[in-house]
Amino acid sequence: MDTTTATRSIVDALTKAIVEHRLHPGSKLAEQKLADHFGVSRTLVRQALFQLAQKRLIRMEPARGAFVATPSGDEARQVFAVRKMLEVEMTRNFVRNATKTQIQALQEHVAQEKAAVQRGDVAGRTDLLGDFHVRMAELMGNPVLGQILGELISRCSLITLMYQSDNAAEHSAEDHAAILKAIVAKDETLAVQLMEEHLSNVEASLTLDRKLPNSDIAMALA
Amino acid sequence: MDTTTATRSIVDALTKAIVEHRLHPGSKLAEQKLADHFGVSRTLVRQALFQLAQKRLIRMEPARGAFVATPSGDEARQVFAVRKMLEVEMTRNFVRNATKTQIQALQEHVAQEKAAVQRGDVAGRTDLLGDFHVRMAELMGNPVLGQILGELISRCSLITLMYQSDNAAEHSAEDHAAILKAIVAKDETLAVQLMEEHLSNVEASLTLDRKLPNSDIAMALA
DNA sequence: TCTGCAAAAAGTGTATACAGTTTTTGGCTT
DNA sequence: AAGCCAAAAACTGTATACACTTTTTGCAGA
Repeated sequence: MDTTTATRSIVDALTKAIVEHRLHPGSKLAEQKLADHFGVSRTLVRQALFQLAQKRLIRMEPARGAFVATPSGDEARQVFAVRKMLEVEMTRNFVRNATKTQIQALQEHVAQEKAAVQRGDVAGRTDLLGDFHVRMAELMGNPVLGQILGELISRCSLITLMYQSDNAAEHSAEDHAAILKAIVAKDETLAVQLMEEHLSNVEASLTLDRKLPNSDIAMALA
Repeated sequence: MDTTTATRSIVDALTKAIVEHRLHPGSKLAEQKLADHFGVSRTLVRQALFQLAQKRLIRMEPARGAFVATPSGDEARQVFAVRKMLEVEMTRNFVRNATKTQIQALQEHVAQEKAAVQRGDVAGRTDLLGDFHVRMAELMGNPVLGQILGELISRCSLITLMYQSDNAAEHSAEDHAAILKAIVAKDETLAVQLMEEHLSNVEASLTLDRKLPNSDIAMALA
């Protein structure tokens, strides 16, 4: 197996566990325990941990180990500020250049969101709500933008997932639908405005400064 | 020495060598040679290489090793597109919120740029021209933005450094001065427009599709 | 001389060993 | 019973060993 694949699957599994909040912010990630769980040596686990640290999903303290990141309120606001910069312009370009096929793809995505919200599928809903933004970036034919946005969004999810209520999620889905409607109408100004408001809404729905109990690695990854 | 420090210094040394173009795109980075050069084991070198791969400064091919990245023209255009999105908004915010001290800091920076260009200091000039953008991001009190921009810029430099002529460099310094002037005058529209044009200029000055000879690791890092 | 192939050399991918640090444990003192 | 210190356990950080893959080398045949 090539080196990337083994490490990659560990990164993906841990990313998923963190983003889906099965591993709580602050939890210790002991290398040997992870190695045992994945059936590999610490070497590969360490590689994965370093990559996660670079993506800011975990933090590593010298000689003390790796912990799931606990982004501060300040950091969250900074991340949202950057997202606004990127997504406002992305929306603008999208209105100008999107093809019918691309718009249709987004419409299907929003329909899926609605379905997930209505059937109370929390995990799927959260995935889809974040993916909406990544999907737009990808449709624009700019993978560089897509990757950066993807990382910002998973970084955000450490916070939003913690505090986003069902109401907020439902509201997000509606926001997405409204944005899409403006895009279909080729109303650039409105689409951009709605996107900015949407991100502000999400940010505003965050209430920081809570504590959560630690989780058990084996249970979270099972 | 804590783990970060050793690996970090290798990452920094290699980043500098790549960005300053002492290691040419496509060059092989053999682990043992690097380990010998830095006086550490392959373990630490590999950690550093993985981090550089994530920053897209190198690419790693399974079982074949690490090579200095050779970003395509497409990728370059995508990176510039993202930079525009970020830096246009950054400039707007800067005009609105910058303090006198912050503006003064930028003015000093531009003065340094001019000095470097005039005395023909290629390495220093290149450093400063890229730093102008990172500096603005940092002054805005948004380290998240600063880090993302920093990575995009070093990624760009793999290309710009290859093709940016002396004329283009001089032109960049002038662009920076003009942008700053508009900021001082609190002319938001003009500042934003100049920043966008500046980035377009840099992008337009690129002529892709060249080949360069490989370099020797020991010489490049000496 | 050029091509093809096999052996050797070099290099990557993963596991393990070991030194040094941090955390836990358990008993001793107050 | 609570607090503190020392020994033990657990864990991280780095080096090394070894299997497997790729590249190079060198020779045989055309």
